[in-house]
Amino acid sequence: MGKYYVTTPIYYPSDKLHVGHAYTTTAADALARFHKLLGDEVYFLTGSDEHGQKIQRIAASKGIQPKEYVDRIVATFQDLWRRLDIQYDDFIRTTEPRHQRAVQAIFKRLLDQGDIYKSKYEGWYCEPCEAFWLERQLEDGKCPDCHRPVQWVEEESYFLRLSAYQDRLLQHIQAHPEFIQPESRRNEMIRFIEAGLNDLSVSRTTFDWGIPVPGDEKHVVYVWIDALSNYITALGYASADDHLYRKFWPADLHLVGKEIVRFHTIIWPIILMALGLPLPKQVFGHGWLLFDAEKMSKSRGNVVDPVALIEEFGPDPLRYFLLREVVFGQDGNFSREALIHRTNADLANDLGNLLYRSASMLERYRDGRVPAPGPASARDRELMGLVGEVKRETIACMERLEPHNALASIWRLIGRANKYIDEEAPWALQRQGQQERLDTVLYNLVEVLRNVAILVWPFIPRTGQAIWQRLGLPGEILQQGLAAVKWGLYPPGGAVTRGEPLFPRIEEKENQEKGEPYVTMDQAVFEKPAAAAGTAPGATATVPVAGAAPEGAAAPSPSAEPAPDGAPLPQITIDEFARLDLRLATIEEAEAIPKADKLLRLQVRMGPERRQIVAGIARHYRPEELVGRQIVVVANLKPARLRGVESQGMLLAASTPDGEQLAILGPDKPLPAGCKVK
RNA sequence: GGCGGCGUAGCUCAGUUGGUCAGAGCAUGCGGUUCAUACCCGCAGUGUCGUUGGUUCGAAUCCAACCGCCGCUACCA
Repeated sequence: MGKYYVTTPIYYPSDKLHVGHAYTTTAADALARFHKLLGDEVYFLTGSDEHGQKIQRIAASKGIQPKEYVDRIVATFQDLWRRLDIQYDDFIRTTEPRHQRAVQAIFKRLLDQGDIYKSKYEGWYCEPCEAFWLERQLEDGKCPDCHRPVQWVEEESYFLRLSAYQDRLLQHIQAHPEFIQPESRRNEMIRFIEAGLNDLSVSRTTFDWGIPVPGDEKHVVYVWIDALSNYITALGYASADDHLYRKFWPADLHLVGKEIVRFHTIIWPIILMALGLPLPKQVFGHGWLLFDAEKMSKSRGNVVDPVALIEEFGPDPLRYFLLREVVFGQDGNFSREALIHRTNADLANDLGNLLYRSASMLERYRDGRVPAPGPASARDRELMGLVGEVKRETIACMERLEPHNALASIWRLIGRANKYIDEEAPWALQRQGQQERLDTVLYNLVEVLRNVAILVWPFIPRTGQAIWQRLGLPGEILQQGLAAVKWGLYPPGGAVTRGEPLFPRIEEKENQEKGEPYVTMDQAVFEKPAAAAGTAPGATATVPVAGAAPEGAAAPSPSAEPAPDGAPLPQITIDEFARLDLRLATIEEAEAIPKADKLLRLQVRMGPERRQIVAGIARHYRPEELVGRQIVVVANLKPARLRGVESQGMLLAASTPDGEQLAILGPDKPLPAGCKVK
């Protein structure tokens, strides 16, 4: 019996939440509830990360204040959690004064002690290449890539000294194998750190929807310190009342999606080390839910709305599916068919029907009154023993963060009880007048169900409580605790009511669709970190920790680091623009390049000339759909070899900062290939 | 390209340190039962354990190569 502090990421209110968010939060809720049953003092935190340029932009586009916008969206978050029966202890919003004050205190302290320093994001910048270079990397003072002139760029930013803590962090990770889980994520992080950490830009001047940097209000605190620190600011760290902090920190578990493991196992621990605070005991990166693209979306908005699912199926079928179907830590598939199948097979047939048939016999044979049991047979004792065994297994599984296995174990007991009915055949006992044996069997069934109700409650609380009430038991399961999972506690004489089936069977569709390509849902947290991680450009000899600005407002580290998409560039003259030879071209052939997941080889016609161009658009276009299209090509770009394939020019395309969406540019009506673009 | 991992019944996957390890669930087929939501219970499978070579008395389990897939990273004109 101890304390248990579990957190989810704080979600970004740029849009409604999808099933992926519900997955994380449901798992955290199940863990929190389970530890409550264990008798731990539990604190379960979730919340919202509400600052950043993206929010500012969305609000502006709607003509409202950012705060007004996030208030609206966050209300939908909280509504979803209510519908899912998420029992959190606190919901932290980064726009709350309690959080802002604490973040400023944290920032100031790190600044005062030198872990944060003000510097410039500066370097030699090659516009065409959108790349930063170190002095020594330049060739003849020019871009080593394209040999064009570079320019000196600088912008002010605050930096956190990740580099200073790299060794300590590595030692901690190596000394605590449980710190990062699953194992594969841990290994990835170790390798990442070993490659070397760059100091991290932790402020922005390019937008102002954020917490001002104390003493330098041109800057706002960027997402890293703003969002990650919620795990302690919510507990009152650095405030007048920090009793929760003292009681619950360090966290027992930060539950996160695998795409943000890096931020939670590198940046966050280093912030804590710099503050002299203990590190969380464990960061667990669970897998993603993959969606059937075809079923779920017509175009790209493949969002599965959890509210709609809950309205259709109820919270418990969704919770059960999420926790049972997917191996925690690995990716899993979500589909409507699978959800329906799980609900029918496990919930309706096995569990729901067990209650229904048991209650039915009690009503029929004993007027709904639970009789006192007679002497136990060998089979009875086996059933009793299984309760204890399943209880032990369930506890062990939950300690290992394997809710899917915990549920599988509980269902062993349910299955055994169904079989027990068959073996004992109460209807035969009734016919034969074996009343004492019938009493015993009926009592045993009730007793299994009572134990199951408790065991199942952390996962599907509404169902657990419903069974409890059907069995005529008073009070709340929460008050029972796992101590009540023990044979023989049902008081004979109780009144059981059959009622309606717990889970009506859902019509399964005849036409089962084959496995269409699945699309990964981005479990956006902290301003789309998944995309950030994927696109973080590393300078030649450096490895940025999280250099990419998820929302396109990056201030990279002081050394060489390419500019991310969306960063404002210095002005140029019309003459400089005129140096670009942009041409219209017609795609005549297109094919994938082997072993290059993003590259396509295009043969394009530009007037009399035909060229080969390599383009990084394979994730967005199929070769066959490109043939015949007209595109814009930078015709005077120095040729380069990509994956050994020569590219004689560059195709123009627009893409979102996260790289998830990309569109090729072309003329809005056909023109002869080779036309000049200006 | 670098690093890491994975490829086991139709599907999803278990298989510690090599010797009942060839398994579970789902799906399928057959049988039973009637308390029950066409439910529940029983039985039956099928598998060259990715491929090819090694080590060994013996390998799904160790080694090598190859094929395919995935993750991180890089690249992404």
